Amino acid sequence: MNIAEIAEMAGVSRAAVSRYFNNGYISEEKREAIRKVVEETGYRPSIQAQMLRTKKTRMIGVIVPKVASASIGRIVEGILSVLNESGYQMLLAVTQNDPRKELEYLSAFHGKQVDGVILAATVFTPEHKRMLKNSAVPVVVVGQYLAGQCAVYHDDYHATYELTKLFLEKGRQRLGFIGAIRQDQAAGEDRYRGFCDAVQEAGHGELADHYTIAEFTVASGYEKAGELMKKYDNLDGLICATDSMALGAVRYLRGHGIKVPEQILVAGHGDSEIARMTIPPLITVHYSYEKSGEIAVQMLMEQLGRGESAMKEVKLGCHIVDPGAAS
Amino acid sequence: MNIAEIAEMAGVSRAAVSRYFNNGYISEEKREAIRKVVEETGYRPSIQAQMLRTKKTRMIGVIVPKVASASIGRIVEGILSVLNESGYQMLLAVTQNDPRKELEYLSAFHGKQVDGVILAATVFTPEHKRMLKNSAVPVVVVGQYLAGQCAVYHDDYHATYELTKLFLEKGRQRLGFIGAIRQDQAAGEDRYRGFCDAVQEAGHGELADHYTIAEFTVASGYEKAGELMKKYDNLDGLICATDSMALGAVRYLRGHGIKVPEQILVAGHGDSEIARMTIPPLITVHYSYEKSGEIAVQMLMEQLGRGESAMKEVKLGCHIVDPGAAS
DNA sequence: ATTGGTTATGAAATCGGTCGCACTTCAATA
DNA sequence: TATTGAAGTGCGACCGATTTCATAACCAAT
Repeated sequence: MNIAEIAEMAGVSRAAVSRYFNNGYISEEKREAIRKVVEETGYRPSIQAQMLRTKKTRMIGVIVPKVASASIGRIVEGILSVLNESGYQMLLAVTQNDPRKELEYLSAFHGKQVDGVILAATVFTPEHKRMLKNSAVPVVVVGQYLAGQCAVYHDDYHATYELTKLFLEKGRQRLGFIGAIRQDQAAGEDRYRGFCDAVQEAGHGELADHYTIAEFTVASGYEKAGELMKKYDNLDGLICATDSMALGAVRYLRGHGIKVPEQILVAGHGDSEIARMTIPPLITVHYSYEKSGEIAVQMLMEQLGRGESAMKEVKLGCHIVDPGAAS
Repeated sequence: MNIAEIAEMAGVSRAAVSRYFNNGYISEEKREAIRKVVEETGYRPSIQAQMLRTKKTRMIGVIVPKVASASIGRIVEGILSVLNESGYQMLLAVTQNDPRKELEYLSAFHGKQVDGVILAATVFTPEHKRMLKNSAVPVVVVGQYLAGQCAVYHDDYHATYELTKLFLEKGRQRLGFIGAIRQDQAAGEDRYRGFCDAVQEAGHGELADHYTIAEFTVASGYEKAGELMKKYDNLDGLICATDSMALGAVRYLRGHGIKVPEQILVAGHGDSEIARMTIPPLITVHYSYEKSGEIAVQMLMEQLGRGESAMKEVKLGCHIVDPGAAS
């Protein structure tokens, strides 16, 4: 079934059939004749042929480090919800945190395979930036700020800053911090800086040293909490860069006879389901992950429509979730 | 940059350039000449044109109910890991548990947009089956058995059967069960049947009534545990169809002064990260989600290669994870 | 009567590849 | 020496749509 056969069956030209599907000029009679034939045959225009001819794929590429993760999963769902309203499809690539794969997919995608790209990376190398600069298709970065690029991200700095101030207000004076690698701009660098600045302002600059780096897992949080406790045994508050780390920390502390939150108050980031698993639930920071995915798509769509996007960056606010505050 | 320009620059025919990229006969000199031009220009064949001509898209469509879920996320990662080894791309569609969307995507995909489809549905309607029957492209169902279809799934029945027997062996005599909707073949029907048969064989058929249905959330598990406890107040064991439900149940029980696991032993299914969150960790069942994704792709690839697949169904075993067994 | 704008139409070019086919060359086999 | 066949080559058709263009019909305004 191709357009020529349909045209012949309906007694019109191929162009007329094309117009039928693309809202071109067409008389009522022909429209009806074509409609009938299309219905009978179940004909659908070949997407591949359309892509070739129009040079639009109606697909966007999404590159993420992993997908079996609460935060990224939610970003992807946000992306998809807006995307298929617009009749676009999503080509998903997972890099497993391998920067080489990231570049590989980026180049594959911007070789006109898709109309646009959404990139959720963690660490940006100069190579990344170069590639983004001369990309043939628009790219939106999600999850962190990147100079000169369209990006949607959260205000990680202020989130952790406020969280730390909250701890201080609650009278916790001896804070510790379990962070992510500093190359990770959002989860690593910004959150730690928020912590540092808050303790600094409160006149407790020395607390910035109560700091260690963990991976994004419960096990790593457990281990690093142990290391931190051995070094600084009189902590009364612990802020972690992610909920998983925080969970691991709680397990370590309780496993070693330390009362949480009475002796040590613990907080994470992410407002994930697991943050609500402890009793009482963790203090955490809520991120609008779905929203950031949705906005990323909107920015992309704007660029696909007109040449330029009105928004170049969108910074989303976070809010602290403190289950104890209700009581 | 198209193949004709490259051919001209290299002083060869278009066909030669095509052969260069597709390992056809080509002399060493021409190969070198083309290689040079390709390198200089950075030329890459148009994927759209290739698709149109060869009628192969090198994409497979994946339809899932949601993506921000531990189990499905892991299936998707399994799929992707095998997929891009084979140089295929993944088109991801999320249905949000809407059977209408499921059919919509199925029809969009099998309208030759992709070379194959992997479908992770929950509930199969007759409409689904009809659509699968006359699909233009091969489909592999993942997560549940479906007569006459290529499928990869877990042995849910025996998993819950064994789990229930374990509870009985541990001396738990008054069991309850929180299940999923029965239309969900794997998580709903099979797991409940495993429970029923196990208690039946143990001469406790009446326990099959200690049964209620919850949704796939912690909140629903919490609520339904409450309902169950009010109806049957002397339970000493509770088996839940998923870890989320089990977590909710634990929270309810502990929130009402019931000791877990001393008074009531609780188990879930899924071996998810959250199952390890409670102290002590939940009893749960390990599913090889990544593996099922990988196998689904392999089955698809076999069908894409030769016409038929050797494997028509693959049933994966599960094993019980009992953290208490170590002590 | 002429001009001009809008609607309607199909022939033909185009997008950028692959593939069937016919042809040549040259070494191996009978 | 004749025959085979594998390697190497390019022409031209083809995949299935969209889009330009030339043309025509129709109606209103000059």
